[in-house]
Amino acid sequence: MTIRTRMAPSPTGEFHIGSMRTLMYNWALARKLGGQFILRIEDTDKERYVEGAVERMLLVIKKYGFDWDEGPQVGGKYGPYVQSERLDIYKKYALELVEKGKAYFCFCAEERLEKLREQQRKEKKPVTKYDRHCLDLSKEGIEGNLKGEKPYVIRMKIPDDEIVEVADLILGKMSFPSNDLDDQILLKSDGFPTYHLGVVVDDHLMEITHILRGREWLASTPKHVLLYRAFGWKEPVFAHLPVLREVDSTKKMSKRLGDVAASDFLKAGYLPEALDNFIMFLGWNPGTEKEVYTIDEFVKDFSIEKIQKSEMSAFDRQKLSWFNGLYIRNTPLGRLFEKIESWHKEFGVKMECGKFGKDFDLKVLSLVQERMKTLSEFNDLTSYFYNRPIVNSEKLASFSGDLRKSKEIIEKYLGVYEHISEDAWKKDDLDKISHEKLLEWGYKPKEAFMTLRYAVCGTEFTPPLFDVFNLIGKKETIERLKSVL
RNA sequence: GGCCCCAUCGUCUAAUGGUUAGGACGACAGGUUCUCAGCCUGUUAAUCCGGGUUCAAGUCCCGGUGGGGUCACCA
Repeated sequence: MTIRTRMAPSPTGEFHIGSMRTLMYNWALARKLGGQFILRIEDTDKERYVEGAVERMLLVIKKYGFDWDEGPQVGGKYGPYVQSERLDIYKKYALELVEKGKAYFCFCAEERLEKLREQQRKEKKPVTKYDRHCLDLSKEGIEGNLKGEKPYVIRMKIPDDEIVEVADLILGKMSFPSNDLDDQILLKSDGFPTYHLGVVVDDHLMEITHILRGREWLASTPKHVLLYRAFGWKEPVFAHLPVLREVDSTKKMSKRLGDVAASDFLKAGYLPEALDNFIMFLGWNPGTEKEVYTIDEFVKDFSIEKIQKSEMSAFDRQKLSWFNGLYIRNTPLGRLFEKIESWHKEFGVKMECGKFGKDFDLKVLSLVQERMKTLSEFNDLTSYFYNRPIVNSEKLASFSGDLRKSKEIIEKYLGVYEHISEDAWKKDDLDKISHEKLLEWGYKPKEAFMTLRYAVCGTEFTPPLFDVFNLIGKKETIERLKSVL
């Protein structure tokens, strides 16, 4: 038997970074075991449908480096892979269950159900459940209602007094009393299936063998198990993954605390490789001290046994930032520059570089590479290489203590630098002579060099000073120093 | 509230019943004789509580406590 896994997102918004983690695990399991990974779109909620969400979802999944063997755009023999195109299938199976006495028509209006729940809550009932008002309708009654085109749903008939055993690969065996389960609606009055019917039918029809999904689905797993049994189908293997949480919160990740959509992180300038490396550890680890992983290495080392049992996994943005810096530093200069260029192009941000040629840009990048945490920082970190900075005299004075002294420092160095030949305008030479003069004039290294740095760059944070001077060139360096005076 | 699940440094986590409870991020300190970043070195800091079982418990059992998930014609 070959392994078949799937990811089944809903186009109700942007694809969440946590969903990407879940997708990654499903994908990796299929890749590792030589099976297939299927992508299925669960668009059964017409109310919450977001225009264009499917296309954006597929795109971002690809950008993170994943593909699918069957699903939208690639097809497959179990299609269609979009639930809204499979409505007749769900209806057929729902009716089959009615036929078998495992489900029933319900004509209750939503207002009645709402009242019922309210009443049950008031009575402090342990669970709110449908009261099976329509369970024993006569055949004639049902037919009359259907003929009169009264809206209906099809409900699952949960068996009484049963203990439903659920085997989870991560959590082990669990049992749920069936009496706590509601007679779940399977087919909605608009003819669409609910999630519960949709997944079970499709996972069966598409021959899914392993279901790795978020922990929030654990509580509805007994319903799914019951459905498999009602149909007489073989159950897949379940594994419920930790959900993602903010570091400072015990609650699920939320937009209010930062980015949550997979695409947001790309936009913020994170590399897919770094993101993948980061999210693979959200609920899994190899049990060794290795933590820098390529996707291929992950596929090799991934196993369900190593997935954590804990409920939640914290999304540590600081660690993500560290990973990203690491990947940026490890990317060869030329490739990194390409990535920076395509990031700017993709997100419509103008690059300030380019006017002095590609060689110059690469030299600039080599100086700031290890300072970059995200691709989006490139402009900010390098603007003074391309444009004259704005120099604030109060700030300029701050490094030596007073403005006159700062100007004196600049004048003196200007006098020295003007006499250095273009040939000798090299990092080491500049460094040597600048230090010699420092001793001669009796300045502290910090006051002199910070003054020069700020005068030329307009910022106090730069790569080593003489690397910068060397790259900017004699003429421009001197002109900048003069203009400050 | 019912049901179900979980519990190790601030964070992510490792540890066939036997280790000085390990690593990484963060923070802090020192070094790299100009800043920032990077790099190197070091420091900090954890088994929720209470009972058992055992020669031996982070690990097994029971009970608390805490946290979470879920109880829709949403997924």
